[in-house]
Amino acid sequence: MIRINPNFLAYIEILVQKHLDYFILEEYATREVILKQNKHYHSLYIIKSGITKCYLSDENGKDFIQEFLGEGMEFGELEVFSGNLSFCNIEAISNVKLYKISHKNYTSLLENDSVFNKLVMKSLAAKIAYKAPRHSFQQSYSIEENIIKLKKSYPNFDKIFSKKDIANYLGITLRSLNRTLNNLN
Amino acid sequence: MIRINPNFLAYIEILVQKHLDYFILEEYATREVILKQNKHYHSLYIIKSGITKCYLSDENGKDFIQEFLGEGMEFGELEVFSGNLSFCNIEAISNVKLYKISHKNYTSLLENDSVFNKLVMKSLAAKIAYKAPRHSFQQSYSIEENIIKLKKSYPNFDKIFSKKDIANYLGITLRSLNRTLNNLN
DNA sequence: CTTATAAAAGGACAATTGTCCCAACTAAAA
DNA sequence: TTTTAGTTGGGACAATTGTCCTTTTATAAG
Repeated sequence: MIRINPNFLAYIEILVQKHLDYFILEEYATREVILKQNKHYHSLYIIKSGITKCYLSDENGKDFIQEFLGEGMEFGELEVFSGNLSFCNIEAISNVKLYKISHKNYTSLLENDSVFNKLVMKSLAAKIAYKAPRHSFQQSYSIEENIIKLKKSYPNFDKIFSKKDIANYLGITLRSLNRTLNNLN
Repeated sequence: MIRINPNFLAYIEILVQKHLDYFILEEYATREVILKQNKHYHSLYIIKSGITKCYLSDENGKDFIQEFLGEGMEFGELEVFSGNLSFCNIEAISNVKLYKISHKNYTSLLENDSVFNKLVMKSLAAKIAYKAPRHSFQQSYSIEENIIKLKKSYPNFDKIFSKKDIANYLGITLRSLNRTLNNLN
């Protein structure tokens, strides 16, 4: 549910020392929006600490949460490769510390630091490998089965996240979430 | 619906000439299974021509189709980065020609050919950027809206694919697909 | 030509999930 | 303190989707 990548963060911390002018440490408070959908950015972020949610908003105002991102997760990097606009919103759901790096410097690291290059490949591959089974399971199983699965990996998920966020993560309505949680007691 | 990556294929064709011992051209007939879920492989593939489906099977025998893959799409590459078992099945749904390359030679190209490296990055990023909105839309909208959307990008999708495949792509039952197609006439 | 087997289509009913409400509670703002 | 907005919880009903079954047609195999 909360994605992390400690190996990547560890290497970023090394790079921060090595390239003092590449990274800027920023801090955001709960509920602050860090990236907006359909905008053009020139930097991307790596999470040092805290949790964000990555979600897509549609024209009807519905949000769908892709991932909760924790330490070592990067976001905004896809736009470096695609050249397109950002396709999701990123919002802090706790106090968050981030390393910010420009597309330019990121590209330079990719080209000149093979360790970094490999770690980024891994992080992209991991995002795909995570999304595929999740999509499959969410689509094929009932709400009840999905919640049972959530509970197994995050026994107290309903304490960390708001009900609305959990519903948006599962792609269901708040009403359905409540009903199912009731049936499970 | 059918993912393609002509740029990648074009460069692969160049590499095929350059590294004569790296790539093996293989051919598969409709319905042949090329990769199986949860197995350990030492090679991966790039599609030269034809279409495959990439799907996850669950313990109840349900299949969920992740993507239909056309020319220039690679599969089996995630295992190079993760070191894990394959997590989906790949099956030909037309006659298919593939370039097969070992993990070892693939890694060597990644390390020594920066053009190739960049193209692989792009292909990984594109997979993520495709999956995210699809998951979001499928989860948040009705079957009817999903089928209308399909029809827009693939007006004759019901001629190319079997009804069962379309249902498995949308994560719905065959019955629901038929019913909705009827209502739409 | 027969016989399996798979694909397509849809009826009838049950289960799941969403929509539209209203009410209680909390926390922050005036 | 009062007010406002956000979060939680759930009743009642409607709409959507799935399950189970049967029939027909097409396709491949013997």
